[in-house]
Amino acid sequence: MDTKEHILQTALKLFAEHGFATTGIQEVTQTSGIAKPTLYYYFGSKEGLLEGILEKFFKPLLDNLTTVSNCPSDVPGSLYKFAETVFKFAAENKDFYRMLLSMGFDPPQSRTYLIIKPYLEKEYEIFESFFKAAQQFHGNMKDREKQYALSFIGLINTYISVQLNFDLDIDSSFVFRVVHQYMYGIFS
Amino acid sequence: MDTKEHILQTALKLFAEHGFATTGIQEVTQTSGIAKPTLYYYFGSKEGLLEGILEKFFKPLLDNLTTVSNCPSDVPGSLYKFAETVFKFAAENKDFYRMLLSMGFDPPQSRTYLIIKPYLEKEYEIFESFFKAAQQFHGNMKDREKQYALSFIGLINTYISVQLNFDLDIDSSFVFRVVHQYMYGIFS
DNA sequence: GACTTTATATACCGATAGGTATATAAAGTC
DNA sequence: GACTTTATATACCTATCGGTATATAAAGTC
Repeated sequence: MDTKEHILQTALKLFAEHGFATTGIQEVTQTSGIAKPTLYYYFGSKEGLLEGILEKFFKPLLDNLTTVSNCPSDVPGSLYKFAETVFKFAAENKDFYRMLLSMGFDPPQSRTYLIIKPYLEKEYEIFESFFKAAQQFHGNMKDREKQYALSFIGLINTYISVQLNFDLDIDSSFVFRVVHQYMYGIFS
Repeated sequence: MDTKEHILQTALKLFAEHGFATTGIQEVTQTSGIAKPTLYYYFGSKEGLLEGILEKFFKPLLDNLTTVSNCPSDVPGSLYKFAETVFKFAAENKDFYRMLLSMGFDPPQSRTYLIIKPYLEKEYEIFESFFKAAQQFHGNMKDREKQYALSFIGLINTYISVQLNFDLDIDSSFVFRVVHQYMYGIFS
């Protein structure tokens, strides 16, 4: 049994269920069945534990999104793949995504937000670059890459939030509808 | 000087800046320049303080949204008024809206989420009823009132979140663009 | 003027927060 | 086999948490 990994998974579950701030280190160690210094041996601090979680989960998602982003000539296809990637990731890592959504709306000055900020910015950059590159193939997007990147991430996270809270699952037709709504609005 | 109101405002500011869980009652009373039992005299508990804040700020917003919702024959006009109402409210109550956004993504089982949940549900219902009523005037919406209500609120909150964090201000053309994007997508 | 209600302060409570000093057992290294 | 590194446990630290018992001063009520 990999103790470090076990602690990390236990902590993630508790953070997702009760929130980072309201989950004590004591609760993590007790639930993990280990002693407190063991946790501090591996992660150094409560924030170090959070960084360990982010490093493990967020990096792979960013890598996948980067891969998808390299085809700006096909906007509809790429958006569909983006959405599919994130929906799938969220479904496979529910605890992590729940924690992520929660922290993504923490006060901008809070310690927790400062820790996830670089990851969120990287995610945003991937989408912004994509929409910027897409403009050379899609004339009528008018320098609105910032607006489109933000609202696309926002729309996806809105739907994921609902899915997580009501334990729905997604199929490909759902992903299609979301992307379709994003591209063509509600009147089509 | 209204002591109760003064405590409430101070607490709201601290909750918005540092988060509810990470703001201590001690910090609230110290910043307010009052003693702890005074706070407990007015609000009973930390959660009571939160309820006081919600009661004061969220109710008026819901009232305004209800008023706007009574014209389902004019979808574009109504959506514009909805968006304008929420954007304006957020701009006038930045601390409250920051706190609201943050708590709206707290873990669904957490104490804080359970406290704001009824308010968020009421807000959602207003939009859902609107889209449902709008269908008798707007044929091609296909029983998707849930989807539309969710994504409309989500889109607006996405933009508000950015505005709050980067201290942008909104003008009517911005509101128009957001609603336009929602109705007709990004390709128009 | 006696009595009640409203509002505020001093001083304290047990529980828990995040974190550590110290010891030690096991495992790898020479 | 001596030595170092890795990994874990006991017991403890100080600070702060949310909350309260008690006292009292002012203001309204009769």
